[in-house]
Amino acid sequence: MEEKEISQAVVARLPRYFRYLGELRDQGVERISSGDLSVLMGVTASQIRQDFNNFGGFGQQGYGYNVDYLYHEIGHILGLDEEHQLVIIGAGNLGQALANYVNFEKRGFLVKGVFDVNEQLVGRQLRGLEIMHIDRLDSFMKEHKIDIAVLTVPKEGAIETAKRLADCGVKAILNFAHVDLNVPEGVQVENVHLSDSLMKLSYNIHRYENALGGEKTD
Amino acid sequence: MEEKEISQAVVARLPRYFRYLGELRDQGVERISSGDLSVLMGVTASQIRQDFNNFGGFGQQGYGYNVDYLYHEIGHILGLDEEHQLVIIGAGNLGQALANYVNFEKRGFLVKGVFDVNEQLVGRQLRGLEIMHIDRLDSFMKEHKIDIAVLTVPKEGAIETAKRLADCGVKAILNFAHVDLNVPEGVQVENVHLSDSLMKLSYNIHRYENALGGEKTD
DNA sequence: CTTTATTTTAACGGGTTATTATAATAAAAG
DNA sequence: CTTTTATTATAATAACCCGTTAAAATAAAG
Repeated sequence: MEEKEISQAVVARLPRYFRYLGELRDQGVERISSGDLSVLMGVTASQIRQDFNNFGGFGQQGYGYNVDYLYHEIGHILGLDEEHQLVIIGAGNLGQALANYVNFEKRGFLVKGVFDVNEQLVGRQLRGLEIMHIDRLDSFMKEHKIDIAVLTVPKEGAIETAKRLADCGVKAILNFAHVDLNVPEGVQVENVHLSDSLMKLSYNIHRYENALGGEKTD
Repeated sequence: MEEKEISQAVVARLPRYFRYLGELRDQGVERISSGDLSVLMGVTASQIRQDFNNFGGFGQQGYGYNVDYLYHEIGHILGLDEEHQLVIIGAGNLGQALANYVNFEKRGFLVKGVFDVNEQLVGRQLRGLEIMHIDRLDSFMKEHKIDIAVLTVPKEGAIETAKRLADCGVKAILNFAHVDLNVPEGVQVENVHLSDSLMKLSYNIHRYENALGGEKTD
């Protein structure tokens, strides 16, 4: 029962494998080789085999990988065979949009509570949930077993709120605030910094245009 | 005038440098050493120096880096001294939330148009912009110089829409749809796959919990 | 002249890719 | 129908490369 540490580079690729395998499965594909999958996904076959092998031999020589089996295995590795309870902190535009995002539920990520400081928002209904005042967070967290908090508050209060969430025992934070959270080790954080993404696009647009200008003959 | 290719790993770090330098600047900090910045940001000083050096010597031995100068240099490298014109494709919850997101404008990312297929949404006002029917996309793109498209449509139509955007000459796409777009080379794509992020959190939650269980003495 | 701190160059390591070894499937032959 | 042979494709191992970190050389500040 040895457990070697899986690199985050591999973990980051798992959801994409999961997505492709799900599609293949829906199309009734029973089995697939790393070679065929590599063409489909635009990565090397070597990487695919190496990635899957991190978790044990899911494939069979001469046969390939059983799509349905592999799909469920990866789902299990990702913990998608268990439900996850979420809260959304910040019921502004983004928070509301996420609360209404149906696809999360399909994967077992269930929004159980929505909070905000704004008295104007408190009490409103959002997809069957009443927006609660942030003051009720601590007691709510005591009553419910919440795994993940989605943080969609302005950056000013984000660090403070994240600390509070950590104190309440939340295990992970999906952070949309444009600051680095400082939470105790063991609390997982995923940052979604949209302006960073736009900046990367901006850089790459200019890079590509400049590359065209000074293009070499090949 | 030699241009060596900058790795995307470095590019991905630039927005964070930019953010920290901006904060230091606002606090009136004039200069900073790679060592101090490394402590602040939680990365190695070596990496910081190596990163900045990719773009030429911004610092000075014995002095460090001038915060204001470096801030503007990185802004320039990222192309933030120029305005970028955006369109948002998909005026659902997420599209509306992003259209209302003020912070983009502060960095020079200006939303110029919002589109949707839904006749119910077309005509509504969104932050001074009238939501247009997607049929008007092509003509709109001809009249305006749009750099970036934000794609917030359901995954079913995303690939098709992305192709259309590419044909209209859009240079980059910020993709929120949960599919891989297949656009011609030269069109930059940044994916924001929120469910992937949740899956990574799910994996890391379980990994951490299991690690606690089978902890070794150290 | 000493200290600070970058620049430049070199070493290291992890992740990706390629190769070799192995095993199962599928086909062909007896 | 069984046995043999060729083919397919993973598992395991090795090589490679890029990104990161460290060290040495250099230059400015105090």
